[in-house]
Amino acid sequence: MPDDSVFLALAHPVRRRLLQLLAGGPRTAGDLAEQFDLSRPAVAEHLSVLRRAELVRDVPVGRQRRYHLTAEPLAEVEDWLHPFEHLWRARLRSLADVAEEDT
Amino acid sequence: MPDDSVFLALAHPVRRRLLQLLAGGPRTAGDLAEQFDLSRPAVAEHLSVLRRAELVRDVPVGRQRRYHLTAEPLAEVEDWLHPFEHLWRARLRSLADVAEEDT
DNA sequence: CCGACATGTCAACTGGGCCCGACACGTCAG
DNA sequence: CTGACGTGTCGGGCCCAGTTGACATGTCGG
Repeated sequence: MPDDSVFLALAHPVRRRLLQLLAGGPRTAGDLAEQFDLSRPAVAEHLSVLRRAELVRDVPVGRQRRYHLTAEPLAEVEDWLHPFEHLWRARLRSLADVAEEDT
Repeated sequence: MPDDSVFLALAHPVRRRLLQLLAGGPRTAGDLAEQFDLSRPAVAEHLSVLRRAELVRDVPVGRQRRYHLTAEPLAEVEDWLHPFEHLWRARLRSLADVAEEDT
């Protein structure tokens, strides 16, 4: 039973969007908050969840705070996902093969 | 904004475990419920979440109900994950390179 | 046809996630 | 030093997921 916090972090669309934004490079908290029509505290809380999952790292820069993406924990998701991969790939193939079959 | 329900389904350890169990082959509801120390309704609700995400399919067999895994929606998670993959792989490599750097 | 079984579903309670407004802390400009 | 700005955190309210025990539905055995 791995971390659970990573899967939990990915469960909310805002947090997934945050990760996508940070994939393009570091951003400040205010900059991130402006991307959503949410209050600053709300975004701060989402960032806190991401920080707990160690998916982001924050570095104080003057009176701003710069958030960096740390994608390593996502490897855990991929590891979990991997055993299933051949299942849906096999099924997608067989769907083409047995196109005459019913569901 | 893809389905959201898939990520939500994966957010709970019981549901992830259910998927792993079903990866080994179809199982009945009661059989699945016995794997956890949870009430039947609890497991049924988890199964309902999985069904909503179209990750499982249930087929009545006599007075039992057989659950099958349908892994296709997991492809959505992999698709979302893929753009990040090179990030953590690159970082794991560079961690070895800059081992003398601090965090 | 009747009782036992497998399962789904309902009502009610609880917990926690999500959101906001307000406040506190530290930093920069002058 | 003082005031403005960027951020984090706190307190409170709202709502939904999760849990449980009890009940309803449908199926098999005799």
